[in-house]
Amino acid sequence: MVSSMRYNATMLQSRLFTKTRREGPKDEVAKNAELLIRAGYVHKDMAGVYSYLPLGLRVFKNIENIIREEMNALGGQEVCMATLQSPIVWKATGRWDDAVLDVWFKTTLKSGDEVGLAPTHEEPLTNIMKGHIQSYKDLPHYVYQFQNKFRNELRAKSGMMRSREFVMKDLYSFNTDEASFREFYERCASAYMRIFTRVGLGDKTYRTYASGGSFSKFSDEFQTVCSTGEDTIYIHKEKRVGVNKEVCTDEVLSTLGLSRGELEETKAIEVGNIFPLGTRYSEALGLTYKDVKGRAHAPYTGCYGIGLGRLMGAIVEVLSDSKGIVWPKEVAPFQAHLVSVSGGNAQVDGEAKRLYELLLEHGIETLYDDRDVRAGEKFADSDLLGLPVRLVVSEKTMAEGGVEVVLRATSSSTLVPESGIIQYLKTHV
RNA sequence: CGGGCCGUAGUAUACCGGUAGUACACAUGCUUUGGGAGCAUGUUGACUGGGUUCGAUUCCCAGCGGCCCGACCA
Repeated sequence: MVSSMRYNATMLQSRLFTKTRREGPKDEVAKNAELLIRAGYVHKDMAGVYSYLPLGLRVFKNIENIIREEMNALGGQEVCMATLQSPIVWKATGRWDDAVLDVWFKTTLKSGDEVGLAPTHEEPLTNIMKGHIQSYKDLPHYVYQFQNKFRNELRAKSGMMRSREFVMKDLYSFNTDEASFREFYERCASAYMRIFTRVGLGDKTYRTYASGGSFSKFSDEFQTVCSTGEDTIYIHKEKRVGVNKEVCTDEVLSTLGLSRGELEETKAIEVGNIFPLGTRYSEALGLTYKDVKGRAHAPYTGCYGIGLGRLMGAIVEVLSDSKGIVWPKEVAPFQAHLVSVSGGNAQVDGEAKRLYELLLEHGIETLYDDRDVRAGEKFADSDLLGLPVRLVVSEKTMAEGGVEVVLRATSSSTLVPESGIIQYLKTHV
């Protein structure tokens, strides 16, 4: 990946088409949207609709790849389903009706026939699987995708947190029976925690018991503690579990072996949600398999979602500080921000360029601020962009025989000799 | 969907019933160069449609758009 990115213009800040803004957008209160827009990661097209710009896309792809690795490790097979939806399969499950599923965007073909924009994909995938699952020997299967979802929310809000168009990773599981479904469900829950840990939210994210909506008794949400979150949950810090306020009854608590006294109320962001679906969709759409005796059964299914934009927003919401964004290493658009403070001194620029080449040779993804602007502006932009490590080259650092290494998360600063810089980055960052 | 607030330059804002001001950005020049520099010059603006008025960016109405609270939320 690095070699193909090597000559990408987005790595030279002077060539990056996005600019940072000193001030946040008018009317935008949510910190995630304010910082992501100010720093040029995303562009807001309309309420609840965001486009990803070069830096934002790199973050997005990093998050996507983390999720993809974890889904593949579960045995997931990636697909990409259509967003345009025929009403037929949705009518079969009763979900074409706006009274049942009220977030539909619907339109018509030139012929006059109705189509919808997919708000989720249980129906079309179950329909696809009918052509590929006939026997118990064909199970289990775990199929996932990263695909746009369209939801006609009454009110888009909180920046990236509730939008009308967003990419979701949605996985659907097909098992022969409830026991094997359960086993997978738990493995997936563990994978989700690994994902949230890798994106930097592990400490604050709790597997949370929640309502199952219309089709199952319960579901598990993954809630990231955050004062600006929409949900209210009760968490048990030692046990690392939570209960959504919506379902927090005495009965539920005793089932879970929790008591009110040991729980703490907090606001949180729902960064993921996994659902047992039972045989609801397989039955409605006629997906069956034959057991060893030739009898037909509907597979046990589940669905497992993570909204990527919301996750990106949650990372910003939770980890940023007063100066800007603080990206965890695995999701940062670049590992290093090389800043030359040359004031027009060609020697300094030459040194910075050499260091840039050195970093690239060692596979360290670097954004090089080669712009001819003053130090203060570069530092302010660097703080705002939030790359994990900043490398400063200036007359001062050259006189002292090294490179200044500043960690964004802690502001700690160290002068490291250039000969040791690669080693330092590999061990400290 | 109920309620509230708000639409002025690329961005953020001010004033005003009578030629719309400031900051940043942008352009040119000079100075400056480790925390969003200084001086000079220049470019750029009233969401749309009605109404009231001699005159509306300002007041009124409607539409459109944005944010917030609530409701809603596989």
